[in-house]
Amino acid sequence: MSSSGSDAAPPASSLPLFGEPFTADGTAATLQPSPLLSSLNGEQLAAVTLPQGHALILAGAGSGKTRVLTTRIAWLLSTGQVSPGGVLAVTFTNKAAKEMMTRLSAMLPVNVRGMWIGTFHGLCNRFLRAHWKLAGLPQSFQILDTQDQLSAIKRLMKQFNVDDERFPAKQTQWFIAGAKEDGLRPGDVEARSEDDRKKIELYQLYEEQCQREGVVDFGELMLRSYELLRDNDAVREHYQRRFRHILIDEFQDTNRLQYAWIKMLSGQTDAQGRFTPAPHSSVLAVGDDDQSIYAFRGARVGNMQDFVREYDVQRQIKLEQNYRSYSNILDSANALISHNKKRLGKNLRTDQGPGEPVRVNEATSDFAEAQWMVEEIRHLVREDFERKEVAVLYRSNAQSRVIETALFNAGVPYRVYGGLRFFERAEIKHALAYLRLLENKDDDTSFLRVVNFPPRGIGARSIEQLQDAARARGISLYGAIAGLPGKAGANLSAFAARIDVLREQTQGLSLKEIIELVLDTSGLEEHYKADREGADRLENLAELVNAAESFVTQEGFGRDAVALPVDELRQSLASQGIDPSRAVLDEPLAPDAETGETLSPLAAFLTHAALEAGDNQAQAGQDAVQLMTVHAAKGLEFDAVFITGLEEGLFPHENSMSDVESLEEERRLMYVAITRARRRLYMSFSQTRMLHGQTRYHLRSRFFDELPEEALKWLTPKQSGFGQFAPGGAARAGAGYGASSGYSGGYGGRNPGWSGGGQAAAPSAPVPRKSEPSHGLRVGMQVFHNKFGEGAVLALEGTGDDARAQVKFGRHGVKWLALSVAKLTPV
DNA sequence: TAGTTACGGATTTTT
DNA sequence: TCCGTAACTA
Repeated sequence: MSSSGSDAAPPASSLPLFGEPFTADGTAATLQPSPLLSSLNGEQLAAVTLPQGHALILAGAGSGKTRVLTTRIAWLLSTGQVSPGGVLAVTFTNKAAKEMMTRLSAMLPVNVRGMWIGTFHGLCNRFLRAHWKLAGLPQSFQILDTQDQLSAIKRLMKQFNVDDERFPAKQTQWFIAGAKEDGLRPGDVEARSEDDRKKIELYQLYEEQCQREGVVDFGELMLRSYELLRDNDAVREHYQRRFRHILIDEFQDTNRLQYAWIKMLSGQTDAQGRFTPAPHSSVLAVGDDDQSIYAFRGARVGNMQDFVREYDVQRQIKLEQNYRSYSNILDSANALISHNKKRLGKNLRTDQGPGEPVRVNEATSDFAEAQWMVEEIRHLVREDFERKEVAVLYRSNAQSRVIETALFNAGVPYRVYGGLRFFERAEIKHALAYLRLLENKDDDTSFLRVVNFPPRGIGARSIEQLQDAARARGISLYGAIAGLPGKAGANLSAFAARIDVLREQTQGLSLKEIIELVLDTSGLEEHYKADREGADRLENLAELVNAAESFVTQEGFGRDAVALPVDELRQSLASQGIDPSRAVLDEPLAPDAETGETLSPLAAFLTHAALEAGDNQAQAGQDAVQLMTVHAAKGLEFDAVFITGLEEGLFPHENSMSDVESLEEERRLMYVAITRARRRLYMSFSQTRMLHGQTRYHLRSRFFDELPEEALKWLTPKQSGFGQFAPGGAARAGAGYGASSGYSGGYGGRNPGWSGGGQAAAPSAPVPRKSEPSHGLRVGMQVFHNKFGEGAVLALEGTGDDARAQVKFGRHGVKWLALSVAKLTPV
């Protein structure tokens, strides 16, 4: 599966790509057409070389959006219009961020890792790690994922005796997340009902609980960052001055808060709410309103219109040239989406011919539909389609079952997207919970997860008792253990002691050794060894050790966690004619710039685990048919695509048929599905379908009536869509063929690093090295630090710019120090 | 404390 | 139907 075939740039050629760099003042616009620029079409070239200022790019499906974004950054850098430190490029997924960095580093010898390219949450995390004190967080705050958040809320509701019939925890979670997406604190939420009042109260209590425990959820990462920028003039002005070029990917998917965050970084809002962009900033928003399919999680297409208005955008560019599909496919997509009223307006075109017609099939049952599909896939394989270039798309996950069964019985290899990701697996979460307790003993969510796992005789009773004590004293569960009487107290004390000993023992150990020790001492390994069905879980735990190892050696641990590389920041400011010694930089802004104190590798790894849940499937290399929801297919493309279950009530979904807005989103979803196909597109629907244990009768989707008849070829006679019902196919249960466990997260680090330019020093080698690092420190050495005084080196990790040392100081305790920043002199 | 049963919910998903 | 969670029982 290539996520970006037609999008791909020609193989990066050698430098120079852009002809002569600009003069230092960045004004000389005498750009020589370079091989890379000249391979862009007119629209793309215009977008890449946009002058200073704010702009909106409407990038149609398959129009080379990512290529434009990355080439734009490369162009800005290579023409000297901005330094790497002055660029902020933000995306939604780690995958997209990684893609951007990979492509950029293929174009320019730039240290992409040091640049602010990442996801909204990843960048906010980086920001908060740098300014934890100002943000009111503990230095090693932990990140709650959605599961953790839900269990925290459940715990809270139990504690305050909230009726979970009337206020389901899920709903409370939804309420809180929604409020944060809108940038609202409990006090800001308007109560429209008695129930609202209760939810606001819960929100308030939840916040207090998180703060007490030193944890933040995903929404909090964004909201805290936003608030710090809003409330601290020095911080805001600093970053505003720094980020001269802000680029936003998938802008149509931004929520209110994300847009507000962008505005904080690039302008001022006055008391009347009027926004004025900062004069020296350039914001480039790239998106496609026709592909906005995430309203349900807060995406707000309206941000596009607001952006144009509030930034007084003078330049809008449409990328309408499609490099992916034949015109029968594009005509279908264009015709369909033209039925949406609320659009910015855009029409895809291609130079390729019409290609094959879109094939339409009507089946009598979901079972028959799957059978037909299996047959077609066999034909495709005979016609030399690769299996991995064939995708089966559906509206909801439940539909995969029949399809899987049919494929399984036919012996066709397949792979299902979705499901649990590596870091979400129970055994992994258990292991991580132990690790988190080492970093932060007040993390009650982690505490509760493992206090009795593996079972050690600490039952619900004991825990209740402990919770009462903790609540009465307003402290964490861990803290409340001391002084608890009876057998419960003894058991719990033993547990606490165990964790304390573990924490002591891990000092001076490498991340890998820490995890191995934890797996062993916690009893997790033993527990799964004793379990007949624990083999997979054991394997995953072993994989966790590997993941940690690659995190340290390859990924460059702390990429997400470390704040600004201070040297680079200084240099960047100097190059902009700003005196780097100004207080605004040194004081509140870069607290660890003084001491070089940094996150421990463990804390960095935990952050990584929370922000990047990992892939959900192994065997990515296998040639297998791809099964996924339409949502999951966004951004991907395939030679052949099946869109299945095109029935009223299913696609469009029944919950989204009543109002125009959500129906239009369903249509956009269909638009996304159609535009995934390169050569061949199938659409199918069925008269009957098993749903929730009942046979349902469906009409064919209204979307068929919105497609151009001349682009379609009906494999079955086009009829009413209501046929005589066939006896429902008895679907047999079958084990998934492609189902598998295992971690295949992206640790295949590959960063060429610097190879030129007079900027930072060369970072770590791409290949893990065991050779002696250059800093000349060794474990056991006595060293001196300006702030912390004399100490002993306990451990060393990483190489080059990533090198860090764990040092035990007399008065200041154990600290992790980044050697590129901290001045450590051997005594 | 584990193993069983009963119940409810049931688009879409990343961080 | 079929999954996960919560309550119940041995």
